[in-house]
Amino acid sequence: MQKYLIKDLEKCEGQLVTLSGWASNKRESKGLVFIVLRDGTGWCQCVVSAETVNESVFEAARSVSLESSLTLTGKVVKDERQMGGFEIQVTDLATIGEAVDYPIAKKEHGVDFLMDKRHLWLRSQRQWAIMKIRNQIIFSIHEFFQQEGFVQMDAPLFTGNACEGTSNLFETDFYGDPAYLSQSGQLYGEAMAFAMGKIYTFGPTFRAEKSKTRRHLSEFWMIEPEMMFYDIFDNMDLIENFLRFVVSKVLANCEKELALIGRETEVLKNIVKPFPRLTYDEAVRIIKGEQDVNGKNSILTLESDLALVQTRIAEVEKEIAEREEKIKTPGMKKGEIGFNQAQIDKLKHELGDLEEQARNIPQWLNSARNFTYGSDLGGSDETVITRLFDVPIMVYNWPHEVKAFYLKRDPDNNKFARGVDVLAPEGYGEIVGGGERETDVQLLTDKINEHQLPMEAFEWYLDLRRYGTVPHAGFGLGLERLVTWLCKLPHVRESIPFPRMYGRLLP
RNA sequence: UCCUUCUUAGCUCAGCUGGUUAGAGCACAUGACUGUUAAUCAUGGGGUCCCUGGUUCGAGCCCAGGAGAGGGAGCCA
Repeated sequence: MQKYLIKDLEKCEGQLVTLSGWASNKRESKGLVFIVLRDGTGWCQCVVSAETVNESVFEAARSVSLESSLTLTGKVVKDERQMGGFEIQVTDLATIGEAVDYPIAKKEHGVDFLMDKRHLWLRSQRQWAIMKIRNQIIFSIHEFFQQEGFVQMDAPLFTGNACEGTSNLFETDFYGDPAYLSQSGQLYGEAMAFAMGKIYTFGPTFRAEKSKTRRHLSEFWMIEPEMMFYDIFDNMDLIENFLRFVVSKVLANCEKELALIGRETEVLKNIVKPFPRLTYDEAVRIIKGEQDVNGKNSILTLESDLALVQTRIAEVEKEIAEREEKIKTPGMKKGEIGFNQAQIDKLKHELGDLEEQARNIPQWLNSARNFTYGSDLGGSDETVITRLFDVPIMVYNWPHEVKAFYLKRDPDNNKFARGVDVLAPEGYGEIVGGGERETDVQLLTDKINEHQLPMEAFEWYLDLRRYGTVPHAGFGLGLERLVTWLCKLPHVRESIPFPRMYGRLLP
């Protein structure tokens, strides 16, 4: 018999089909077994009735354990109550591989446990949806650059030179010499762009930062376009068009997946609006609360956020106390106790998060109030400023001391470098860093010395300026940060199949 | 590197001021139930209370050191 996929069932109403997959859930009563089958393309409830199948098939259905693989045949019937709108009335069923004691249960788990079981966690609906969205984003990135005439290039992963200092590099042994895992393909991208005009790299990057925060990975995927004859403003135009393109494709093609993870799409639909472009000076004034945005003040907004958190803490504490009291009342049904217990667990988790926020926000307020002009924006500063906007913002013209050596000095004011950071809304912070590149050999040489980088490693890079230099610009986008924001995930670790981060090398 | 919260059954968590034999729900096993959506109900097997040392008549609880995890700062995409 011809094999079918769950995503195609709507075309098969009334037909007899054979499906293969895994049992993601099972419920049973006397003469009925409900198996929720997943096959990678979707989920579908399959009903096995003792009246319509023979005894051995019914016994096989009854003994199916969670995540056992199986093949079944049945009739496709419309049923509005089901996810996908259809169910299968099974006529035949056989187990392929039995799963004994599948560790991920049908309830909430802690992060550490789930990360240890990442290879199995990927099978769950939420993780599946995130990976589908990640796939769409990757595809759309290639689609955009290819249709804009960019040439994709692969930069080396072993490098002898550190482009932004050595402190965050993973050192490896390269035939007896030290080599570093790439932190950025940008310098090589520039060289390639002098040959091709417009290029983009798409590859892994490694940063040995001992960071344990919701936005850091030790291994992540970066997209780095580099364009000849572009200045910083052309660069910002491109970034804006690019992000708009990717977001619109995700909205158009991942409606189901976004709904599955509960991502409301209002903010994503805003992305058609122009992205505000702020200079560093303006951004600092906004962070310090000296300048309002659409009537919103950063400090006041943060203070009211803190007040909201504290109100919510009081509410949650009250509800927990009430439910705990309720459980104690005699004669309560076991099911009702269980329900209340589950609610209490959930509320306690929320309380933990809220208390964490209540600890963090005062620190952020402090950091925003006392922001010293001339320093880089910290993670909390980014959160503070992006909360005031409903679209990504671009901050450009940074004090040259805090930015990389290769950024071009602003010709109108040499205190500034022509770098640009794109900060995502909803508190997600930096997703893109880029800028116009320095073209002057002498200025570059000075900067390399200033950063105490080994000159001999950069001779080839200086050659790009010696032989026909032109204005050019580019940027780097962190794929996982984009996925995390578009899916509104609480942490980057869910945005990549197998995250590598401080303290996490398995599985 | 620093600050902060945490570690009790396979999982998620209770465990009061240090005091008898450490509990619940889920999962698992057996049984009941013909439409369930984390199904429900009954029964019952399951413990190195993270590790090491200390205080005490007595430690899951107190103290010291260590390990691991969550969140944040710095740094970054």
